[in-house]
Amino acid sequence: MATIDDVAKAAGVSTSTVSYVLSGKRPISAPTRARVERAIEKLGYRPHAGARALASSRTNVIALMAPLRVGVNVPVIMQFVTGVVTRARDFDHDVLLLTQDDVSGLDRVTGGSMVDALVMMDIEADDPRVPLVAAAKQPTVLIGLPQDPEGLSCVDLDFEAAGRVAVRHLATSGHTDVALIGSPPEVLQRHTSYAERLMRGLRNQAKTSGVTVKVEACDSSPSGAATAVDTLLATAPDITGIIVHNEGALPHVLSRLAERGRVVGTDMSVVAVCPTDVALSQRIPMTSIDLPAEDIGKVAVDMVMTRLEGEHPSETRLLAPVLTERESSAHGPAAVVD
Amino acid sequence: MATIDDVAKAAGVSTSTVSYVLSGKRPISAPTRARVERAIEKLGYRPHAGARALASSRTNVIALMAPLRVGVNVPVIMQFVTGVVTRARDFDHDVLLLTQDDVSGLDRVTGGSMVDALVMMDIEADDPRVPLVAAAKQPTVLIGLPQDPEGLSCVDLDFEAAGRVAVRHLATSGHTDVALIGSPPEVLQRHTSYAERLMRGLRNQAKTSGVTVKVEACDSSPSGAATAVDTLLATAPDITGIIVHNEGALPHVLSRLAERGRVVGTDMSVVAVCPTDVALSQRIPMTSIDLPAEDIGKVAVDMVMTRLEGEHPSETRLLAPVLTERESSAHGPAAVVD
DNA sequence: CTGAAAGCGCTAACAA
DNA sequence: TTGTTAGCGCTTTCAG
Repeated sequence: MATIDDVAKAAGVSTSTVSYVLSGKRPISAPTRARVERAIEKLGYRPHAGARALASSRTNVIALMAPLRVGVNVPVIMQFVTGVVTRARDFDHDVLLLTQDDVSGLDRVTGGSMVDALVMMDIEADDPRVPLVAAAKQPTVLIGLPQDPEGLSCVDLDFEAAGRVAVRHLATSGHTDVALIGSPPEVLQRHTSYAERLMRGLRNQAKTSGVTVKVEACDSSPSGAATAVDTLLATAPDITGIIVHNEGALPHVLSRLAERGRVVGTDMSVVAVCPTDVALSQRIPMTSIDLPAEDIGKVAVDMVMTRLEGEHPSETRLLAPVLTERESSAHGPAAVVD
Repeated sequence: MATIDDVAKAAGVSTSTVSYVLSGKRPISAPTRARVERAIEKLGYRPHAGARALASSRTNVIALMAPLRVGVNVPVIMQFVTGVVTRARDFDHDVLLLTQDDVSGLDRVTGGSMVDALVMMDIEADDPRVPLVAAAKQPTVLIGLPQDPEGLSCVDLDFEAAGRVAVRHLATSGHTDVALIGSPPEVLQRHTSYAERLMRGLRNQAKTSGVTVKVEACDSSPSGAATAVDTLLATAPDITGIIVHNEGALPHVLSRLAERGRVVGTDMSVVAVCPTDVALSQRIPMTSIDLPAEDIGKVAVDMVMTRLEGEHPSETRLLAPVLTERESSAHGPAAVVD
């Protein structure tokens, strides 16, 4: 492999000139630049990442800690990942993939200066990783909210607002008894914060709007969904509106409702909280609150890069929920018909 | 951050001794080792990855080039990724995640010595990345087969054998007319090799076994699956056995068959080619040929590490298909009843 | 069994 | 606008 000295020699300049041509950190005359670039081209020169990292304390790599676990919806995770990877490239960074349960990996990559920054997904209320990143010298952005986000940078959909919006939508279109079919029990047990935040918004708005709300956890399997639907229909037969916050279970919930003779969009309104593509690939186009997973991944990278540029202030950014009406929701029993 | 010199000083030894304690590349007396380890512990010392890479030409990172694209089944992809990441950790390596379409990334990470080796997924018949990895100094293992695997290391399920096994299973249990519901059109258009290899095995065995075989590409959506099923039922009404090689479409195929009045496992035998967990999470436990995605990912890492250790010979490893009978397949019309 | 010291290839003062 | 050079923190000969 050619080194920077080879290039310098070939171009008849000093190594620092080559370095500065590459980094743009000081002005270079056009002819010099041209000669250097030609030499680089001719030799197929690539700066050695390790040498660069050693000299500059910059690796141009960010770590992404993503869950490869049960209970989470894999396609949605991948949307986050896609957002992170593509946006990182925009900043000329690559992505080192760590798994959730490899907590020691955090130490390894931060302590060993393998990365410039971190993005962590699937934050739990009392996440063991959070104290570690607080101690690390690399800036970190969490996708999700821990119990106490003090001094941390976080980004997520505003699930609490999403809960409110969903209930308000149903309430204002005349529904008086609604339900939530939520995350799988494992996710709840881990106190993954989005589930809890959604429920909080839901309940508050229910109180405000004067509607009843029943909550069912729901496994993502067909049978789990069937159980949830059956339970709801049995214990709360007056329900005319369902909010589904579980991408994996969504199709099965719709199937079960159909099997039980409920026509979604007519005698049962369903609002999903999920990525738009998921909402659109159901048997009926779903009224949904978008979970902009890829965007959130991108914002996470933007935030982490801002921190790298020197701006210190850690901030929490909650994206406002957007509800789009489609065919799965309609007026409820209490609707005022013109 | 503490450096190796700090540790050496604290332990009252030379830097090389610390280095050798860490690498184990030369014998160290017990007391010396103990002093060094205590110093490391006390200072919270972590070797600097860049410095190490520069001095040793080893990064302890492997690149994983994975598709983040349409047409592929995301959960299955993630099983491969999981296998790669976990096995890499067994070899004390981390994983840098590259995306398929970032072909320049290949150059960047190999030329820049960011990684020790590469694993590439989702290989197409005439994959543009293949010539590049052949030129790279880092060993590479492909998950999948290119047109010409000469001199390359590859690993995959033996899809051709899988095609044969599937047809043979149906033929020997009395089916005379079978069909394949295969990958989405996009995947076929890219000439992703597994799809073509499966079909080859299928057709050969069909000839040998004297059964007819009809092939339908199939979009992974509910409507795509419905169309495929409907087409099959209309154009080849004698079919009593279906092989499904499309994880995304599988549940919808089963739904459509049910809607069309076919009882899977009784008047229609279905054999799936998919990971076992997918086979087991359908409405009926599926007779299936396992796609051991996580294992394949692990084998890929094993192979790449072997190459790193110095053994040169590139090899292609095709895993033998294993068919497990479950409830979705039964005897066909030509079966000999005892 | 241990130390001394020469790089690995780059960046960023400092000098001109 | 360009060149010189001292490190960055580690590995690995070579010596002892």
